Amino acid sequence: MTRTTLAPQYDPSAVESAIYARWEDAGVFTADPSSPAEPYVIVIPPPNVTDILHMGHGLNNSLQDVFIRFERMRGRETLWLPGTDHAAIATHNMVERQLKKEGTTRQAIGREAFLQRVHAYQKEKGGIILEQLKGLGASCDWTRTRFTMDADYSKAVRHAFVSLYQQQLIYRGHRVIHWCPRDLTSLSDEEAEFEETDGKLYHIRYARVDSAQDKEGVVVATTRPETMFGDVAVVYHPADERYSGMRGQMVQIPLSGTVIPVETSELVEKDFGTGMLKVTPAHDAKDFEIARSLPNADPPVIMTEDARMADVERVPAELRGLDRFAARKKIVELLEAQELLVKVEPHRHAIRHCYRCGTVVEPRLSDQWFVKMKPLADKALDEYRRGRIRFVPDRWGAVYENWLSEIRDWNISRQIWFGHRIPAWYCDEGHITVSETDLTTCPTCGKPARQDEDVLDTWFSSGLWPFATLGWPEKTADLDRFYPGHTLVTAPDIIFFWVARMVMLGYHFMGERPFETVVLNGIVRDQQHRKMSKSAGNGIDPLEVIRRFGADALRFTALAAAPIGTDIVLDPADLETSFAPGRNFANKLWNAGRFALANLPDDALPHPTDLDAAHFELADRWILSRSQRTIAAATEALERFRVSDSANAIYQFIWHDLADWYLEQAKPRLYGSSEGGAIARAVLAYALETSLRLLHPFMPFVTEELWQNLPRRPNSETTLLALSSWPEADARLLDAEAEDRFARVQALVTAVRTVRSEYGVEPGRSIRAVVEPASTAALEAFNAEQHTIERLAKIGRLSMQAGADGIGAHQVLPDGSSVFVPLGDAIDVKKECARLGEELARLDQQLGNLTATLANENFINRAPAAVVERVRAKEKSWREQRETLAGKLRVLGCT
RNA sequence: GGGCGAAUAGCUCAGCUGGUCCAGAGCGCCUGCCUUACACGCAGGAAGUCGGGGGUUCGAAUCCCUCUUCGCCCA
Repeated sequence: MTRTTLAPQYDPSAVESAIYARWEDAGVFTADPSSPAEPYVIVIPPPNVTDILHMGHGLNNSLQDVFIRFERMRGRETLWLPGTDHAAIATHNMVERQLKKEGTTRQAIGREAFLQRVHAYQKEKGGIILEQLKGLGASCDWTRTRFTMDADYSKAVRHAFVSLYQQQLIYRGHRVIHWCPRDLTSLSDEEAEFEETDGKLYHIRYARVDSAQDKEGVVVATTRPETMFGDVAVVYHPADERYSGMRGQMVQIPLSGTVIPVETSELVEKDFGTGMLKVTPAHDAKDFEIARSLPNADPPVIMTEDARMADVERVPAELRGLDRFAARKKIVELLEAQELLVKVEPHRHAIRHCYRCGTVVEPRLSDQWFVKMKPLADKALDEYRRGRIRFVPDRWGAVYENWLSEIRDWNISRQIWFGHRIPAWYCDEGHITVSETDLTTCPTCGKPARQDEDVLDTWFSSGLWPFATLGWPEKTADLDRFYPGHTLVTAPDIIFFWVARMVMLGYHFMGERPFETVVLNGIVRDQQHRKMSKSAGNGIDPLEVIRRFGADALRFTALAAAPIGTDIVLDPADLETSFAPGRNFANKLWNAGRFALANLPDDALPHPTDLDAAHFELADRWILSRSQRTIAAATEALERFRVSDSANAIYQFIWHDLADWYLEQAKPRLYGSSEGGAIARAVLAYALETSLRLLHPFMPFVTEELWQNLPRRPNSETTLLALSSWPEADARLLDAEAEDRFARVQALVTAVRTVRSEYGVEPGRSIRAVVEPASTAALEAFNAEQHTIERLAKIGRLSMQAGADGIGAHQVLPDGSSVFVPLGDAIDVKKECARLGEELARLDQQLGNLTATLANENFINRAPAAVVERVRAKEKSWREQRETLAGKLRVLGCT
């Protein structure tokens, strides 16, 4: 016995990095496209390149690693492709902030210098998160790490753009888009998030010009008075009788005096405000729609890019340069002074905000590039409805379906400098050329061409992630072998940002789905159920958790606590308690393993199916059977993506079956050279080895460390657990009878322990117990395990006889067997009577229910026969229990 | 305004196609133990009108309706 050098307490920090290095050195994570094995592919949701690991990543990547390690052990050729995203706007903002601190701006230093700064910033901060993922144990194929700004990837992005343009699925459009006045860029619909806001509805009088005596004019209601200088008309619904006949009259915009016509439009909501709507086509998407049917020229933009009132003729001089909100205030004052403000009502409405910086979005008319979504979305919808894309939990499919059904064209140009520059060139003649290669002259007219200044939405490039990472559009071996992928694990909040777009672009460019199952993980929250975030100060640093408790502790805690789709709650103020489940379990396994290894020989041990079953003890048969049940349950749960169920089944087996019962049962045989030692060692080795295999995807480090110390079998497949095989349930080792009998043994031991505890019998003191088995099966079980029972319950002598009675403590087991522990003076007869009486009453009540059920003809006739049979059997056993109990009460003289 | 989800032990959650569920786990709590694998432990224990009401059914924590509270998404 040489392996006693393992420390009594598992110290993850001492082993984790060395083990990870061994996996890497052995190429465990590297996928081989020439392998004959069936591939299994996950692409990582690429974190922002400058991000650092938080608990959300911790949970998300732990899940991916479980699936990957599980399938790797099952023999699939696994590829977990890692990488990062350039997160254009976020990175752009970070660098702009740096520049501001230095007292300069990107405009001042120019595009070239700015991009150099971006690259320097990314070089400094970039990729840290991938290193951190290694600390988590992530078995990504690091030889295939991708970044969305890599040269190859950028070529793929350009190719995608050009193809879509040629297929007329990308076009340039002049329309109102969401504009962030802080980030100075346009945003997609998804990036402009609605937020309920308390605002006001201003009723403003527009005077009529053709009748100076008409003091009334028309009253329009608006939430945004500051846009009125951009009005091109006021409109009412043609069926609105309040205004009938007013069409064609002219009114004056207050304060500026600009004259505009009264028009009608079907798009006006009669019931909103006064029913008279001011139309500002350049600053409101709906107004833009309305204005399309009006005979107007170019709608005026009356704000600067940073949302100040513009220096244009339409805006009164005193307001020019004012921020839109300051302008609103000032305008309201001026209107009041001129008695043009009829009334102000409180008004709650949803306003769009920039998802990056929270600034209120300013709708703005401009030229942008759009993706025509309908054809792409129809395909993605269709395939989903045909069951080719599956969500877990499936209710998230509704979100996907809903978004795709109501899709609008996607604005993909961003007015920032960092990102994939739009491959479109313009010349003075107005020609537009979209090209995969850079141009200097216009191919149409030969005049100088200049490239579009804008870059593409980052989600456009990440939508290509499942195939652009594999070399697309080149026909690479990887692409051929590893597309389509299989599982995607991500958070539900990016189902349409990312998931749906990958599906659309995957089908479009590859003709095949990018993955078959989308697993949605929950959100990590604190105890007040707030989403964890650095800015809220309630985050948990996974690296600190790993440093203090180990990666396995973090992983197991998160995996066992979070069924797929359920949020996980952790207390950032008490990491010790939060991660206790994982840490304690790692230590438990470590010690069970340590004990086992100290008692196992160095040489190979036979597999249980090669042993002579005649020499098995009940406990051997039991733990072998329990192993098979656990293998089946853990496997099935993982196949159904029920990760926490799988984790908990394995936990139950290792802690409560193997450690609590089997190890304790087997100790005498393991110590020294007693007779059954060889059997017990072989069984123990098998159970431990099975445990390590099952637990490895969840706790890769501690299992691998123990595996390294296991005795080798002659046919041992590999020295690394990470490369060994997932166990398969072996029906030959299933043994329902052994499970039934061992359960009786457990019940008996527990009953005696309860008596000991209740009567305060000193732990060391040996007592006597008399048991009366209720059946032959019980008798055989107790006989077979007599020594086990005596040892585990600390019984000096267990006698088995009928009619054991007298003054003592009594217990009745679920199978009707009874236990009598003579404790002489220690026994409080009254207390015993009370306890047994309570139990009798409870049984009587339950028996009553069962009897009533069985007396019900409808039940007998309509319930399945098996159910009726079960209830009958249960009734019988309860009745037996009841009789035993009643007898005990008589013996004790209770009345 | 529309949709989705949640409400089960002090806390966090399981409980999948209604019947071995006389409702489970982890943490916390109480009692006793440093029993030579583990005090990050062992043994024992207390603790739930399964949010309220109604319905379907032989039978409901589980299905339906409704109400209340909370969360998320979409417009």
